[in-house]
Amino acid sequence: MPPAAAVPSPSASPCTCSRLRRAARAITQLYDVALAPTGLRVTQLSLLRTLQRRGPMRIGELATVNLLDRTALSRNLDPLAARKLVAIVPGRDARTREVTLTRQGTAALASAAPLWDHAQRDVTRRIGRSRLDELYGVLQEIEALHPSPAGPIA
Amino acid sequence: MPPAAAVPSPSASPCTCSRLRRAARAITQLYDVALAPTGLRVTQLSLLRTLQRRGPMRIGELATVNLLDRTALSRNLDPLAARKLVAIVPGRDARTREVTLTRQGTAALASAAPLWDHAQRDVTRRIGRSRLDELYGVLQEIEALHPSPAGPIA
DNA sequence: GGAAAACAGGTGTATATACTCCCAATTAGG
DNA sequence: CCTAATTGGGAGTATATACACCTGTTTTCC
Repeated sequence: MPPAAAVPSPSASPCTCSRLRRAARAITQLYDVALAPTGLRVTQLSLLRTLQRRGPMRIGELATVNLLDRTALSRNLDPLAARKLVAIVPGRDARTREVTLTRQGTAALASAAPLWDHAQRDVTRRIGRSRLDELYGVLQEIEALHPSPAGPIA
Repeated sequence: MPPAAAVPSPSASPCTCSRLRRAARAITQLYDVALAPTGLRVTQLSLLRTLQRRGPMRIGELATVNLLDRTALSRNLDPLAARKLVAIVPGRDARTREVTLTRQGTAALASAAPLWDHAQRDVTRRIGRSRLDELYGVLQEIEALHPSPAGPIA
């Protein structure tokens, strides 16, 4: 055999963005595997949780809170609406539509909670609480790099 | 003033994965805006760079190096192949296909380089070199969480 | 040397994400 | 009040990402 069919190591790219994306891919796998029994992805769980924490919201509002493009969010809701985990009803302003967590959505959250918790604990154990806290700080600064109209929140 | 129709702030989710994804979305925007004149996305630039650094590679190899699913990578190559920035030719082993950077690909890299550099400098300036270096350390550990067969590289 | 295992890739499908363009409803200005 | 600007959202399109399943090729191993 020639010197090495060795496992190619991820070449350290100097690009902050690529590194972040790579790490995001990796950790998404971990959470999605953990959540698989619920049929929820971590992205979906995240949306349901926002609704639980903050109550019914308009589409655009939910998008802003999650730093997601409005149209992207709209599409992310499709599978959740299809499974009736959220309901989308017209708001008082005839332009708007309100997203609400349904009873099934709440139930799905409840059943996903321990699985999420397990994954989160696993990550915390393996990375370490303090390093994670540092990480969160930097990530928040990075979010502020988003060229969105929202800008820094006074 | 009533409490606030204020700009909804991104609610701090306790989920490491969601936070990483959010930050990745935000910073991706920054790089993609910077690279827009070249018609390259940061994801595409990243692939071209890997090819430049490491030379022609098989599909699966390029996927592994980038911690990307093989089929995802395969599809990511489509727009690059369509623009003839990469060429995909059969390898010696009749099962394999080799991806190579074309002359146009090299040219595209050259024209994107200063734009990427500007974005990267901007990020470095705003976040700070030392914090970025810390970040890279944690991100690397997070990559190791990937439930891939590659596992830790001895 | 032939059959089973291992390997490299592709296709179908589903979700995630963002941009551009478009429409309807509301609000601002006069 | 009426028009123009603003706002909320949808549809079309393109890329990014992964899984399950399938096909063809090479290796292994007897």
